[in-house]
Amino acid sequence: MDEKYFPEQIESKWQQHWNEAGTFEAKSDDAREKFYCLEMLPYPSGFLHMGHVRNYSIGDALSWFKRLQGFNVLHPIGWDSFGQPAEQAAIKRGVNPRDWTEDNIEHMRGQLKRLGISYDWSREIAAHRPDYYKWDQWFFLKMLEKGLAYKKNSQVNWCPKEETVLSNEQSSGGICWRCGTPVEKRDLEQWFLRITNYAEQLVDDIKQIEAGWPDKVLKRQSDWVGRSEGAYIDFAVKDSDKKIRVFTTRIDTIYGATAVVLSAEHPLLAQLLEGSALKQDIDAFAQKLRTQRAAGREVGEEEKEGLNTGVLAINPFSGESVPVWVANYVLMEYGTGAVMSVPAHDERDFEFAQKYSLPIRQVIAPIDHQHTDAEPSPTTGGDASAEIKHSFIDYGVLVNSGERGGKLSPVAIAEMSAYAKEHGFGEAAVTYRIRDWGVSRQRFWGAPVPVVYCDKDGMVPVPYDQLPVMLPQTADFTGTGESPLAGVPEFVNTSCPECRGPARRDTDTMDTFVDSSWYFFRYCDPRNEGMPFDSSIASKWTPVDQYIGGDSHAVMHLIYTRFWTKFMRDIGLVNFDEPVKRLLTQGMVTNRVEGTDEWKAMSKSLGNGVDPDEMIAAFGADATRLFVLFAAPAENELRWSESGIEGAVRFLRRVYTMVWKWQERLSNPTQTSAMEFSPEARTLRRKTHQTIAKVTSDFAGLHLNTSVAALMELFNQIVDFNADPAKASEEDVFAMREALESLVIMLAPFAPHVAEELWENLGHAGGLVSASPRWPVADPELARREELEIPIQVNGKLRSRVIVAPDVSEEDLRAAALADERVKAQIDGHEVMKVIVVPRRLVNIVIR
RNA sequence: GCCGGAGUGGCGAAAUUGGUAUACGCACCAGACUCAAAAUCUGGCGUCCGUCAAGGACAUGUCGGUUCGAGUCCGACCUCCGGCACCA
Repeated sequence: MDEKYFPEQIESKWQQHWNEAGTFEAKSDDAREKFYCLEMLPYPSGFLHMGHVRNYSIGDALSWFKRLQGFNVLHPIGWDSFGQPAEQAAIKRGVNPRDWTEDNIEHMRGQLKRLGISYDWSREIAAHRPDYYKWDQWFFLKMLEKGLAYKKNSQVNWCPKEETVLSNEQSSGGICWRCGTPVEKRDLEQWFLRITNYAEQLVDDIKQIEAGWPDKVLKRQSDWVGRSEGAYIDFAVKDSDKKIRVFTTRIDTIYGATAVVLSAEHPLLAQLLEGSALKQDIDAFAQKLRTQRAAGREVGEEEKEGLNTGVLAINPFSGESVPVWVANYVLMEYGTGAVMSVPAHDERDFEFAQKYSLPIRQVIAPIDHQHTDAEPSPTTGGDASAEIKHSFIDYGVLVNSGERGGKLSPVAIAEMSAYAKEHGFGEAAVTYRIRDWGVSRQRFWGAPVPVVYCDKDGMVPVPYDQLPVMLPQTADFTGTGESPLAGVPEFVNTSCPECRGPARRDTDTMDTFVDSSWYFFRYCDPRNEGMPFDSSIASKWTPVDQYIGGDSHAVMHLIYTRFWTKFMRDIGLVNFDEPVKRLLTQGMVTNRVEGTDEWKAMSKSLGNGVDPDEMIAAFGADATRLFVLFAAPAENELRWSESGIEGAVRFLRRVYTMVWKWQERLSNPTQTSAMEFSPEARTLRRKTHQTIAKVTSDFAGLHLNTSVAALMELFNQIVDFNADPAKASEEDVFAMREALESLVIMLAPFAPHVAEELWENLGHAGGLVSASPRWPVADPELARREELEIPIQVNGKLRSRVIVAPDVSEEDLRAAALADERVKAQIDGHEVMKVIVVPRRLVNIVIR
């Protein structure tokens, strides 16, 4: 090859080699230990962006590392190819979503290959192809069979821009996850999956993965599930046989309840108001609240508003009658849609009570009296309420609570829940914030819901042997809220599997997050025609050892796939609870927005995007990847820098030239029996082994940036070695070969093409990937053996240094320090109080 | 508002987990090569005092504490960034 580093030549040569040799194809019958490295599969938008490059570079580095260590690595890729952008393209530009998607995949596959990511392309999958979505439908039917899929009419999140329903996860924060449009509420009949059945496991099993997942993701998962312990309590409606069930976590405050408050959507409301003079007012009020919510008004920012219904409810503990109100701050979706209002001990109730002059009665006293002074707490009785500024929400001692006075909150909670159960007006209960997953989408580009509706037999699941329910070639892409499939008569009109009579298909498609909930199991057995995957094959690869992707999916995809895995476990497809052992959430790639000092995520609209193809053309795939991995820790934001990438090329070029200079001498090794290394050669060998140790351990925590820094340090040492290949001794050649070969192997995860080339230049045929381990192993003796320069401090101030052997004992080190002339001068005339010896670190002498 | 995370050179960042703070890279400065520039190579690069030097003082958001010793541990505060946001 060339004396100079020409990335494009080297890269195309090795990409072709890998392709032809099938270097990265994984075999499941391999006896070696497996390693499943997975990156979140891309949506085929048409173009790779730097976020993809970063994601795949991280995964590829780890895959190479494991491969070179002798693992049987599965590193697959596929396409999350159902979803909105394809349909938007169809609406706006009249292209067929299928053609658009296939073209994009074609182009992006080329980009990924030019990046040289070591994928097993033989396992490539795409969600929009019938051989894949057939299994989405299969899973749907399984869920239907197990009672986990159901249809109901409810208020759902609606994205007015994309004209479709969104799940709660996809509309977190009140905006559409894809386009950022504020969501509205709509009443629709929808398919739901009972993720709530798994709520408890989704929280409990966090302990199985907490060692391998970032804390912030686990926290968000746990917050999203929102487990909360409390009790249901029934308040009987006065002069009626009706009961209002409330949920509370603070049953110990129930003697302070001064109202019961219902959500505007509460089903009991209409019945309670039957014949009431206030019915019209209340109806209008409830209607107003519903309208506000439908408009996507931010809950929580509004002032509390309510109306007294005139109905009274009876506190089952105190027997007291309290008014029933309707208010905007009570959510139908959580708990029972009704609360007991305890203004003295709940901030929201307090705010509400102040506005409507409801009595505020203290029933919990702080235990700590100093705390009482610092924080004004509610005083007893209604008359003092004007002075109360805050509710007291902590646990404390019960007061004004009948015979329960004097008990501590936690004790009272347990006793009172038991009491309620005993007397049949309540029980301890756990509620969850998470809602069932709405999966119907009023869109074309997704997997059709495999059910039909027959006038005679009602809703009938499509039999398994009739799957897949094929998506038609095309439809009328109007972009309105109507499902496009409804306008395709050949699709809609079918026959009932039960009675053969005429029937209509469900015209909604499934959420694309269904596709991505189980895709990495399909990679294990991607061409299976009888099952989503063969359990015995999948069990050889799964669970995923390392998953890498953005934290934008911390709630959505990651909670769905955990749910899906638990379901697959329950139907016997997998035999574990958690699909992913370790998760890395990479940071964003940002660039300066032109004309400002702001660094923002690269985007077309801001004009600060960087095209990976241009970078590859200008600097090579290796340098692009090396820079991306070196510039910042993987979890951090990565600020794009063109001069940074130039630095990466510079480094690769220097390594390339160095190998070129030495390759002739190094590729013809001669053996010498007894080596006598020069001090310079010893220094180089020490650095080589220290670097091996450092890089190997850095990989365990995916500290790729410091690995690269270590490789640069090793290279700098090689430069400092400054030997002439023509005149070098056998020892020097040995040290140099050891250093350069180690460097080249360790460079492979970061810059695989040039590493392969240099490995070849060093006289090795057949490429770096082999069935046996190739990653260098550090000699612990060599990595450690060095003379140590130990600082000597007197009273914490650096006074001298002493050079000692690496295995010097603590006593000898102490003696050497005290014998040092400059130290002697310092301690002369003072009493030595203490000598602190930190082996291999320092000596500190404390004098008076 | 609540819950997390983070503050280290001009910049991205290191620091073996309490032991020589600023590794590695970028930018910058100087020198070599060149008619010149680029590229490349060599050296320098926290701040201040010191003629170069030797050396010294101060530096990890602020203020205190523990310790022979603190970027790291503890307390209070400030700032920034994320997440959730009436969840009863």
